[in-house]
Amino acid sequence: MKRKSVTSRDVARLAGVSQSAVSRSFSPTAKVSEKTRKKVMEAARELGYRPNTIARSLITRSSRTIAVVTYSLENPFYSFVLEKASRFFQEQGYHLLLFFAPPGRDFDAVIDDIIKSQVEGVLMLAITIDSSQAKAVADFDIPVVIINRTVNHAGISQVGSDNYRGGYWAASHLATLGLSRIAFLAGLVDSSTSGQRQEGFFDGLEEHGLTCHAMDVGNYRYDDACFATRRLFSAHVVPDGIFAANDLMAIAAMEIIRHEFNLSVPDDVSVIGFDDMPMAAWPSHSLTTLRQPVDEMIMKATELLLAQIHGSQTEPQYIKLPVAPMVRRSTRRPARRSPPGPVA
Amino acid sequence: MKRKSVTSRDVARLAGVSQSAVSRSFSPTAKVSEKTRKKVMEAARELGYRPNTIARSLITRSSRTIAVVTYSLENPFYSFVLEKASRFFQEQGYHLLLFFAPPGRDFDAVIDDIIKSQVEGVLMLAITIDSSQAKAVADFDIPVVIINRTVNHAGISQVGSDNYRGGYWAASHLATLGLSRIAFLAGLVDSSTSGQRQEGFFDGLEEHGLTCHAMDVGNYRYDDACFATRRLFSAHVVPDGIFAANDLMAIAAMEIIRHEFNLSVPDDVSVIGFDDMPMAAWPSHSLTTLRQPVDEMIMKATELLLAQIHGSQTEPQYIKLPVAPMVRRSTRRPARRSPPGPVA
DNA sequence: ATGAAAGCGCTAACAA
DNA sequence: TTGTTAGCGCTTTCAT
Repeated sequence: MKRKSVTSRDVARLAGVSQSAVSRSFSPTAKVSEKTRKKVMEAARELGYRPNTIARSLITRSSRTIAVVTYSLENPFYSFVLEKASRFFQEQGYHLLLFFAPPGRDFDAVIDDIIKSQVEGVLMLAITIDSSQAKAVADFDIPVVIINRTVNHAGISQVGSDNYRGGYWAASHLATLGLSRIAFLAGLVDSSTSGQRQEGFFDGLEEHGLTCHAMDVGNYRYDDACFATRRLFSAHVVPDGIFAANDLMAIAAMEIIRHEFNLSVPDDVSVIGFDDMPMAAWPSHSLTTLRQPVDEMIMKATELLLAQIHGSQTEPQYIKLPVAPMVRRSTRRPARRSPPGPVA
Repeated sequence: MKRKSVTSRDVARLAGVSQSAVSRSFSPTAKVSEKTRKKVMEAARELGYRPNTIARSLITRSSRTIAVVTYSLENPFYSFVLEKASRFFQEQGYHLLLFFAPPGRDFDAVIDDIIKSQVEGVLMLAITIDSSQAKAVADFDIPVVIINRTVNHAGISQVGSDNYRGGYWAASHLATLGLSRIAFLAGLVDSSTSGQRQEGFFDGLEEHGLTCHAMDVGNYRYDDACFATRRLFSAHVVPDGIFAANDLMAIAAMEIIRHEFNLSVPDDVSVIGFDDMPMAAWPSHSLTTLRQPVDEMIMKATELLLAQIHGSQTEPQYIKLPVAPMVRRSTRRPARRSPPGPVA
C-alpha cells in the first residue's frame, strides 16, 4: 500500500461516502453510524490512510504539542525530569517538542521558534530567562511553567523547592559538625537556584558565627566542578567542609578530594550536595544532600501547565516545595556532645 | 501587542501590500523589493506577527520535524546521544519530537502516532522493533535510522558498533588475567546488542578453553543489575570476573561487590563494562570497558538520516563501528609472565 | 516585482 | 445521520 500521501478524499471515494464522513469516522466524539464507520475504516486500512495531524491542527488551532526546553542533560536530575514529564504528557495525548538552549545566551531565537511552532504550552527545565523573553511568550498567551528557576517578571508559573532553607540547613549541619573552614561551590552564576542556596548557606553560617571560608564556581557541571575543587584544595588552607549547589558537583568534588588530594571524605572533608539524584545514594558516594521532591515537582508542574492550557487556571502560581535533608556518609558524625546520662 | 492570532492578512493590511507579499517577505529565497520587505517587517513587528509553522507545513508538506524515540534516559549514554543528536538537528533547522517507548511492548501505537505527525525522519535510540513495525514506517517512505540495535527486517538503516568483537575482547582480557570463574551480566534479553556481546563473549571464552561460569540478567538497568549481582555472589562459588553488557550495570555490580560483599575490585573480582560513558572514567569507578565511538555514531546517524530525507541516499546503510578497549583499574594487572630479560 | 486566485488536508457549521 | 460548503494560514503558480 505504498502511496505517497493518502488523503481522506481517497478513502471517501473508495468507501463510497463523503469526505466529511471519513473525517467523522476518525473523530471519537462525532456521530456516525456503525455501518459507515466500518466501511470507512476498511477503506482506510486498505489504503494505509492516516489522518494528517498538521491539517487537523491548522483548523482546530490546537497542536496538542508541548515544548520542553532544557539547557543540558548532563545532570541526571534533569534527564529524570525530562523523562517523567514527557511520559506524562505523552499519556495525556500530547506531543513533545524538545528544545535545547544554545550554548551562548542567544535564547531569543529559540523563544521565537517556540512561538512559531504553535505549541500549547511550554515547560522549561532550569532555564534562566529574562523578563523580556518571558513577556514575549506571555504576549502570545502561551502558558509557561518553569521548573527549578525563578524569574523576576511575574506572569510565569514556577515550581521549585526551598533553596534558601536547603542552603541554610547545609550550613547548620556543617557548623554543628564542628567544622570551621567551610567552602561553597556555586552553580551557574546567573541562576536563581544557585543564588538562593548560597544566600541561605551564608545566612546559616553567620547564624553560627562563621563566614564562608572560600568559594568557587562549578557551573553545575562535573568538569567545571573538578577544576573548582582543585583550586580550592590548592590553597594554603584547605576547606574541611564543602557545600556544592548540586549533587553532580558534590560528587565531582569528592572524586578530586579523595583521588587527587588523597584526603578522606568525611574524615578530612565533609561534603553536602543538593538534589538527591539517584546516584547520590550509591554506596561509593553516599552523599549527604538536600532532597528535592522531584516527583511532586513534576506532578505539580505538569498539572499546572495542563490546567493553564485548558483555561481552568489563569493566574500564575509560584510553588515552593520543601526540601528534605538526607544524611549519609559524606559528612562526618557530629562532634561528641555530653552523654545522655550523668556527666562523667 | 497582545493579539490572539495575527495572520499574514493582518500584516498585509497594515503594510498596504498583498498577503502574498507578506509571505514572500518571510521567505529568504523569494524575490521581494527591499522597500516592500521593510514595510512588511515593520508592520509585522508592530503586530507581533509570527508565521504559522503549521500552515506552512501543510502546504509545503515538509514539517521540518524529526522524531526521536527512546526507551529510557536512565543510562547517561543515551541522554548524551539524545542531547548531541538533538542539538545537531536543531542547528539544521529541524524540530524534534520526542517519544518514549511505553513500558510494555505496545509499541504500535507510538509508531502510528509518529506516522500521523508527519515527521520527515525517525531516529531510534536502542529501540527494539520487529519487522512488521519497521515495515509500517517504511511503507510511508519515512526514513529511519536506528542507533545501537539491529533489526532483521532490511530497509532500515542501522548505526552501531562491533558488539561481537567487544564481547570477544572482554572474554580474552579476563581470561588472560588468569581468571576462571567468569560471569556474564546480560542487558535486555530481547535486545540485539546484549545478544551480540554475549555471543562474542562466549566465543572468546571458548577460545581460551573456558566456559561461562554464571550468568544473570540486569536489563541494562542499575537496580536490576544490583539484584542480579546479589544473586551471582550469593552462590556457593562466586565469580572472579564479570563482563556486564553496559557500563551502568558494571558500575552497579562494583557497588554491590565492594559495599555489600566486601570484596575488592579488582583484587577479588575484575569487572568490565561496555559503552565508556563519561562516568566510567571517574576515579571511584575507573571502569575497564569497551568504548563505543559515540560521537562518530551520532555523526553517522544524523548525517545518514539527513541524506535519506533529502533523497540523496536511498539505500539503507548498515554501519558497524569499531569499539576500543579502555583498560582501567577495575580489572587486575595481568598475571606475571616471564620477564623480558634472561629467565631468572 | 507584485497581486489575484487556487489550493494543502482537514474540521465544523449548515442543510437536507 | 449524511453530504455540501466554507474556511484554517500559508505558499505558489499565473497574470499583470
